[in-house]
Amino acid sequence: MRDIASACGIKAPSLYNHFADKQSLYEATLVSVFAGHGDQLMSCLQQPLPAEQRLATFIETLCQQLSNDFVFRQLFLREVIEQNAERAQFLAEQVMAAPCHALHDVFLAINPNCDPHFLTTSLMGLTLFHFQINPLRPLLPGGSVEKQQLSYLTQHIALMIMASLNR
Amino acid sequence: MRDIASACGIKAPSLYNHFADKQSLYEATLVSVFAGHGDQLMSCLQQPLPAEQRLATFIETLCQQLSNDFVFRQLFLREVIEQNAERAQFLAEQVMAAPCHALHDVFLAINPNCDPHFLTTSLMGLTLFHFQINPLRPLLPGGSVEKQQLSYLTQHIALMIMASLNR
DNA sequence: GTCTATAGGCGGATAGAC
DNA sequence: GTCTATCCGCCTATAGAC
Repeated sequence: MRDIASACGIKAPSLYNHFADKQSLYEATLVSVFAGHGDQLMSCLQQPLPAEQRLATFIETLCQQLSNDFVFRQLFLREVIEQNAERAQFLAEQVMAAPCHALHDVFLAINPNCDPHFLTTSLMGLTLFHFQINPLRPLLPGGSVEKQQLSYLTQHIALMIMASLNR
Repeated sequence: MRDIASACGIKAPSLYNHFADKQSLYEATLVSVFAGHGDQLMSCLQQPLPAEQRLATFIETLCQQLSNDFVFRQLFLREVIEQNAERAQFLAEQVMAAPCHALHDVFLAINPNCDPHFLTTSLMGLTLFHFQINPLRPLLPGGSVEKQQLSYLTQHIALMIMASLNR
């Protein structure tokens, strides 16, 4: 709370004029960070383009978001680890449901026999993990600086999803 | 420290007769938990079987480990989030390097033109995430109890890796 | 090796002046 | 709305008896 206040140019007790307690401040941050990204992802899927192209821009946008926004990635993973029942339900129903449904429609448009739920969660896992371990990548066997690049990872994740989707 | 001591049937200060401080205890836990799983994964890859079969049993074993051992999964994800440089280097070089190299050999035996590093990190991301979000799955669109099952997830993750490997 | 007692520090939150 | 001063509880770690 002291660090946050300092970043705002005020003292810690002044924060309590804006938020009831630390939890409220955290939850407001969560909503604020996730809402913007969710809206942007939704708009990718609603453009008047072929399903394959909408999927491609969706994956590209998601990769850009997770690559560029450290806070978004860290908050997302933090919630995945903590497994707080109340916040999990809020995130699933109020934040993720809409983009997930839209993404399912795109998956089914490309291949009506696919498993959209599995593909969606796979895409989340792949993107989150690949960008999160980028700092560790050069230390791992076969890792290199090129394989940290946004363009490289975006392309290979997209190919992996497509390979699974068209199977 | 109090909780850990309590679980051992002693009081918190007594822990300091076994570990220098909290950090040492945590690192010893990390080594203990990861070593066992790493050894088991290595042995999967060293059996006298065709590469495809060794890969299949590796994926199956990894899925079992992450599904059954909550502590292993939580510790793994925690380290991925924290990004502590010193511990990351230790994990990459002392724990993950050997199984990764062995897994690379198997991937290359199946398809010499594949990207073993990308496939390896993809497999880590897929398995970690899929089992971690299992509690959340019924709340997500298209999620159901069947899609939480170890056998279902193992099979679909294996198919996804194979589809990408044989592309 | 384990205990009790306690030091020392940190972090969330409140009181009350301005 | 912001500040200073401060409370209170929790946590790691140590001292020293047994």
